Amino acid sequence: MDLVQIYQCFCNRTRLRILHLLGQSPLCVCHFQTILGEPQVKISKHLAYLRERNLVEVEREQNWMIYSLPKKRAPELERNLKCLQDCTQSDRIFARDLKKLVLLRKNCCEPGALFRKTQAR
Amino acid sequence: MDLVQIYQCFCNRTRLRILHLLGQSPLCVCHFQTILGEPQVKISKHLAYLRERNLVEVEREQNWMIYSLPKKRAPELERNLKCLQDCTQSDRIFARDLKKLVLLRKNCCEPGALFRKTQAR
DNA sequence: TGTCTATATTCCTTTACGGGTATATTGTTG
DNA sequence: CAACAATATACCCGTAAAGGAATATAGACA
Repeated sequence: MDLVQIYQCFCNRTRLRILHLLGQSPLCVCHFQTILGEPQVKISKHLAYLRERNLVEVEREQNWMIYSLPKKRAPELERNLKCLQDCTQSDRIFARDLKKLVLLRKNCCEPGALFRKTQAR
Repeated sequence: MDLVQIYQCFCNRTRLRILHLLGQSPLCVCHFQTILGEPQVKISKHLAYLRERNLVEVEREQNWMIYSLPKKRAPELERNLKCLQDCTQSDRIFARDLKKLVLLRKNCCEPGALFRKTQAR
């Protein structure tokens, strides 16, 4: 996996927030919308960008598309995802995203496949 | 220091090679030219890009401009520079750059300020 | 002062990105 | 099959990035 490509995926705030959240659990598009507070198109396009570069994987669950970090990750990717998690610890926005994710977990029961597995860190 | 900005600096191969080399020691523009085999304009412009975003510092030594990683680095930057060094271990191009740097160190005596200090890993 | 060396900057062109609006696709359910 | 929900894609626009060619700058030195 190409290092430059990894950083290209990382170099946009929306994508970075998406990847950060995926470090916690797989999520579907509407959850990203809720948590990030960004329009559907924007989310969807960034997810497509990440998908094309193999930074995320998708799985359909009825009407929902569930995005997750790839099950198998190149060492460079793994390292950088870890580094990202470390770097986001102290950041306001990322922390707020995490909080919102926790709330979602509690209050949201659909789609069923969500929050089954936890990955990365 | 903004994470996104760090990744924006990282997301170009030339800049990544520059940062990787600076992990070893400060260097001047002509050395980057030699090691990377890229034209002066290209190197110079990427260095300007990095300089404007505080990813590198410059110091003049007579006719030479000596670039180095900042003496004081934000934790995010420090982490990512470390991660970069880890990720480049296994890569052909980065390894070749390092070899060339070692050769340069042996055969090059100007400018005098070079190779004094070694930083970051 | 003129010349040389090392480096920076300007100008130009092409291409990729980022975001918005509108529309399409796919699966679900009545 | 129609209507709906979730998501994706097409199209458009403005802007930033990347690279090349030519030119400018700044210090060293004769």
